[in-house]
Amino acid sequence: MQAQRAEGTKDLIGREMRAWQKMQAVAAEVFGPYGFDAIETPAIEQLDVFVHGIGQSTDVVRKEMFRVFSGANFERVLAEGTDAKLKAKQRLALRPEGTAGVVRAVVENNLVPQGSAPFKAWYAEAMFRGERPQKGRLRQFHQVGIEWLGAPDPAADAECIIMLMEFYKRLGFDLSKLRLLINSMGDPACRPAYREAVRQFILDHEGEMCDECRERAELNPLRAFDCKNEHCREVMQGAPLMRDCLCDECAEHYAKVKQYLDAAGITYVEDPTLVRGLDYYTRTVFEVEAPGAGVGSIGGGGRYDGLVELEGGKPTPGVGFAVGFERAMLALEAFGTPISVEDQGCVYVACTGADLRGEVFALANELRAHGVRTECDYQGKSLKAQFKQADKLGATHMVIIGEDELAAGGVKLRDMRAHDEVLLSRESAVEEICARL
RNA sequence: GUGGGUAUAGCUCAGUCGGCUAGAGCGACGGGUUGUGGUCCCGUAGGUCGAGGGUUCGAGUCCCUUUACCCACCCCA
Repeated sequence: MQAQRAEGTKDLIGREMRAWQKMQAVAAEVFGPYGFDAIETPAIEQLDVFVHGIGQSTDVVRKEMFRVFSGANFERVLAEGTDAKLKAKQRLALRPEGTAGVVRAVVENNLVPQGSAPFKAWYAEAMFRGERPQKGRLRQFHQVGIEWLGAPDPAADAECIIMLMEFYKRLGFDLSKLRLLINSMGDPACRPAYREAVRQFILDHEGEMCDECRERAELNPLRAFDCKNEHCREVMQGAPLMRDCLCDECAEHYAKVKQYLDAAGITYVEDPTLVRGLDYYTRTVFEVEAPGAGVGSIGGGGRYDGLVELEGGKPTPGVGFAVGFERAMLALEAFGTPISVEDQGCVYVACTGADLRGEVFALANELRAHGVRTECDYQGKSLKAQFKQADKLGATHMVIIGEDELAAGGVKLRDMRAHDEVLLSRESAVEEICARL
């Protein structure tokens, strides 16, 4: 049986790896000016970090999280079943999203002490969810995201969205082809009452809704807005909207966010039914869709003012977003503007016979010491074959070492695009080549 | 977790009603007078037909099992 990768995982090779690296480079360039530094948190956390942070009732926690056990603890769980008493540090999970882990790090390292400036960080990491893979959906996928802790100002919400759209633009998106949806989900002052109102609404229309929505009424009533069942959608059209139930503070916050977005010239669509599937969101939520690309949303985020407390820290506001790497790439391709990952050229050093192999070895090493990407033959190919290989490797220049050249005291340099050849003295060859690249 | 589809050369795929030595295009490699790439011409290599079992004189083709991948639902990035 041939070894095979785990279901829903992918190797990042060649162009795909370069695309991922490019996305990280763009992230550093776009988020840097806003004062964001890169951060990396562990891929495994204590299970409770996600359960408390993301929410017990969310699908992500209920059925999509990969649990992690040491071999010994796994044996215990197999033997004793769910009765196995594991300590908190023995109950681990692979991160299904980035926010909870960063917030945990912020709490644990006290990165937002009282009176300090906000903490700002961006990450580019693999996430893990145990779903059935399909287009734009992997079990291990990658996200670039930011987290901004300690900034209650609605300007922070707006700047997050501005950064997000700038990020898409720098990745090569035509922003007019994207749809930015925003909404406010209220806060602990107004959401519970709203949630209750929606719950009551669903119960009042119980007979007309699908089984799932009836379950949602108790578990997570707001999710009923996401139901794909056409009849449920119709019924939900009559449901109360958060926008009409916001408390004064939330209403003002939301209005300010929109004001800032307008001032920055950001195009957005208000979607009063936009409900993000993670419980920690408060007030502003947003999502970016790539209509027609067939990959759903390619990014989203929002404010999570209660999350730091849920992770055991002092009350600290937070806001952030995440962009899916694989989906963003699929969307760029669907729009006919794939991310540009230009191949890097190289210099190919060839020789006319095996007796000159040592000369190639020496020159190649010298060029590499000067930082020049240098290739040569390792298979004993003919000169003609070396030319063909150089072409495939994308060599912009070729150095030919042969009897004739050595007799004339040097090596030949060929510009592969211009088809020009010049004789260089061996002593000045490296310097000359560097100068001509 | 539920449903549908696919699996034949490195890649994309043909392969009829079960029947000769399983094909094509692209790619790879080599050559096109002894030292020069991309185009062109010629040639060469490469296949446990996903795996296991069954029916049959005979299976890439039919049946069963299994694995993987793709797509959709759910949910999400």
